[in-house]
Order: sequence, then structure tokens, then C-alpha cells
Amino acid sequence: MPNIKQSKLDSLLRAAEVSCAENGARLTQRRRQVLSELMQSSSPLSAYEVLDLCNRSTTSAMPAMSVYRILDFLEQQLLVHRLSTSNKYVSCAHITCDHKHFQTTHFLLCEGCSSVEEVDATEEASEALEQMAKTVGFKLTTQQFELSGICTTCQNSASGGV
Amino acid sequence: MPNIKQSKLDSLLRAAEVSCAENGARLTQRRRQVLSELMQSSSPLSAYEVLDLCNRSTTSAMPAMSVYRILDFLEQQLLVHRLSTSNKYVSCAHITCDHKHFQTTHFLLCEGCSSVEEVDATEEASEALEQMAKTVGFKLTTQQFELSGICTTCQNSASGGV
DNA sequence: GCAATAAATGATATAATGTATCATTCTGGC
DNA sequence: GCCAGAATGATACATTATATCATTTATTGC
Repeated sequence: MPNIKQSKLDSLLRAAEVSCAENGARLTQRRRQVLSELMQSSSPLSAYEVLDLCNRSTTSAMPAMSVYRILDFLEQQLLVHRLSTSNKYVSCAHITCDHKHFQTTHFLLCEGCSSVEEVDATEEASEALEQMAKTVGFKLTTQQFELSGICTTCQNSASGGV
Repeated sequence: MPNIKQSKLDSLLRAAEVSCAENGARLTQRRRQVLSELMQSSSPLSAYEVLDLCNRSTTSAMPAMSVYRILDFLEQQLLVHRLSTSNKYVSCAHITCDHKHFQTTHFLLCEGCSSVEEVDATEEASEALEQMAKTVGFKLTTQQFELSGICTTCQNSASGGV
């Protein structure tokens, strides 16, 4: 299930902590716990899935409300993203790099294995979408797209799943 | 509230009926009622909003389950579309024309007045998105996008609303 | 027309997702 | 230590959605 090494996880969490500090925010124990579960998951998790995972790994039960609050916080800190097509959450792919979320972000969701790839919009894509909207007078504000498809791995395995 | 004329509504419903018949399906009274409410709404409606409207205009109360079933049916018939970012439904903009849903459809959602514009993907947009996905090995299957923005009307009114 | 069958709807229960609100605990600055 | 504000706990409830079985309505074959 955990698809990343402990050392990688540690370094991600440290980076997240620094990132919060820079914004004058704190990565508390609970927030760290929620973020950690998302980082260790190979696919997006619902709020209640996160809750279950958290409550499995600790003694003191966390209420659902806290998970939603913490997810909101982490989203504001750009440490996690909410996928509105599935009501699930993923940890940001750019926590350890100096990446800034200037451009529109695209999430490529694999229908085979549920994995997610987070990529920046290309100039061409942004341009083309903007132009398309313009033909009916719309001025776009969208910062995030969710596209379904099949990832390389699943394309190469006939079964189509993991 | 009703943003279309009765004559227009009638013609839409007749076209929907024909469309169903061509697929060997029936546009029953209940289905007609649900579709009619969506056609008369200037913005997307949740399943329960549809339910309330239906139960306001008739004596016999419809259960929520029926609304969901009927919305599923209408979606299969391509008479309504479900917006997954908001869990709401809109009637298809192409019921009376010979439009086929060959290409990807984009829904432009106005943040000011909640209106929706349904447009076909341009070649350029489809191409650009496909290309973007390809750089990380994804093969796209998405048939629908939901983009937020500001419509012409709202851009021109300082208040930004209706 | 009428029974047999299939399609559609009703009724009820419950799951999954998300928010409101107030109480309590924790943290940092003084 | 005390205070103010931040964070979390606890509880209730709203919204969205599905499962399941019963009943009604339509269609088909005779």
C-alpha cells in the first residue's frame, strides 16, 4: 500500500513543515498525520478514507469535522488538492520542489489504477481553452482541470488494472 | 424564473420524445416532468431541487429515488448532463438540433449568474489537451469538461450578478 | 381481451459526503 | 502564569446518493 519510502515521506513532511512556516502557519500533529496518509496513498482518498486511516494508526479517534477542516487547511497551503469530480484528495506533487502554482493545473486520472498525475497546463492548452471560451463570450477563471484517461502502465498491461 | 417561452418548451419536449422513441425508450409523464423542470431553469439544479420543483407542481409526491433514476435515464438519452463539479444537472443544449455528441463537450459555468453554456471542444483544444497528456504517457478518455468563468452579461454588469 | 412479462415507479431504509455550532484544549507572547 | 487566538473535539444535522423490495403501468403473445 505505501508506495513511497520512509525517507522520501520524511523529506516531504519536512518540506511541508517549512512551507507552512513560511506562511506563518503550523503543521500540527493532526495536520501532519492527515497529510502523511495522503502522501502514502497511490490514489486519491475521500475525507472519510483519510479519517479511517488516521483512526487506524492512532489511539485517539479524530472526528470527521477535523478531517474536513484539516483538508481545507492543507488545500489552502497548496499541500493537497481536492478533486471535485470524485470528491477526493491528493497530496501535491510539488511539495519538495520550488514549483509555484502560477499556471492552471491538470490532474490526469487513470481509469485503470486510479493513479493521478499532476501536470502544469501547456501554453497551447491554456490558449486553446481560453480561445474556445471567448467564442461564447466567457472569460475563464478555472485554475484546475481533471481529465480521465489511461496511464502508461495500464495501457501496457492488457488487464488494464494493477 | 422560467427563462423560456411555453412554445419553446413544448417543442423541446416534443423533440425529446422523438429522440427517446428513436432509441426504443419512452418519455413517460414523470420523465417529462423532470426534464421540463430542467429545461425551464436558467441554471443547473441538484437532484433534490428538481424533486422540490416537481412536488410543487403536482399533487402526488415523487420519491427522491425516482428523481435519481429518471436523471440517470435522461442522461443516458443525452437529454440532460450531469455536472460533476457541482453535483447538478442541466438539460442538453442540443435537443432540437441534429447535434451529435461526437466530440468532447465543455460546460462553461458562470460564477456570477450560475448560467451554463454548452460548447463543443475545438480541434485546437482537444489537440492541445491530448498532446499535454501524451507527455506523461496518458491516453485521454474524458468526454466532458467543466470550466468556470464569467459570462458576457456578468462581465458587462459591474455587480457581477443578475 | 387477457394473462404473462417487462418496464417504470413507489416506498423505505441507509450510506456517503459535507457543514454549522459551541465547547474544550493547546500555543505563543507578555 | 495569564491571556488571546488558534486548533481540535463533540454533537447535530444537511445534502447527496444508493440498495432493495413492493407495487403499478405498459407491452407482447396468444
